[in-house]
Amino acid sequence: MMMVMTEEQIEILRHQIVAYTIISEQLCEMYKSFIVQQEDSFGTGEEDLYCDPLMESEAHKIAWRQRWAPTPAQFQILENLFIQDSRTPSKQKIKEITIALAQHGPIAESNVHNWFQNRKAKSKKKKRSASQFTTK
Amino acid sequence: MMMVMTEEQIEILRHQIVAYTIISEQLCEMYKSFIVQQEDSFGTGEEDLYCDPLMESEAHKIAWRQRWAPTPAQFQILENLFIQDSRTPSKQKIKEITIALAQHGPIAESNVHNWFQNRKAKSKKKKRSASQFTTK
DNA sequence: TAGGTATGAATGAACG
DNA sequence: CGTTCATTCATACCTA
Repeated sequence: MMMVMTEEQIEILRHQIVAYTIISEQLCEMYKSFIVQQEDSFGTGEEDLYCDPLMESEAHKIAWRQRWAPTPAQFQILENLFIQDSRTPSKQKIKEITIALAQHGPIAESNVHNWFQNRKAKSKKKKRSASQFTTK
Repeated sequence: MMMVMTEEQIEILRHQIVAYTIISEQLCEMYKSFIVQQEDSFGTGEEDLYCDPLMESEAHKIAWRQRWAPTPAQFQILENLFIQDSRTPSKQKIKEITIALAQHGPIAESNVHNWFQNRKAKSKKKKRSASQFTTK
């Protein structure tokens, strides 16, 4: 993709860059202040563990909270549950599991749900790569 | 300036930030490459020279994807439609929406249908998590 | 510092 | 429609 541009077009591009840069910065500022307000007003519960995957760019960096990760105790319990039954637990089960795991560290129901989903995907992936050896 | 925002609005803001950040970065990239090209003059582009810079760069991004994902422009339009009426549109409506969105990137009617289905599920899920027990 | 891996989370698509 | 699956993304962590 090769292009030829006039000085005028370049100039337009410059203005677009400036405009979007300002917009980005302002949006980031607004977003940050809203997050602060959210924490002030109701900063408890599972939202605390939520971590945004928002991308960072040169000029606009936002400090994000770390994402949830199971403590060793939580991990053992989850692994044991998974070995017993690899299916994703029901909503009620997830509630119970979450309550149990909360004794070993901060956790939310969505964390449990995601963990089982990802754990299942991981075991499937492992199985796939294992069967590749047999027939290549 | 104190404002009260819903989770939903925060979410939209997040996507706007992402969109504008991408736009800014890609505009910068394009600008740099245009500067270079000015010096070694021209090759002939097989593509339209001066379409919307956003569209062009997004189109390239999309070309790499395996599954459909809305471009920032498409996302904004869809979000606006959803806010106006969160019900899944009729087949005829979906046709119209698809045609409109096609101007901002490749898309199929099924994509629109699925998007509305998933969007509704997402908002419901969000509402549920608000009523969860909170033990900080 | 630059790649590679593991994994929590987000989401398009599909199933029942 | 609600739920599940498959894929992708972003970050943390590791290694050279």
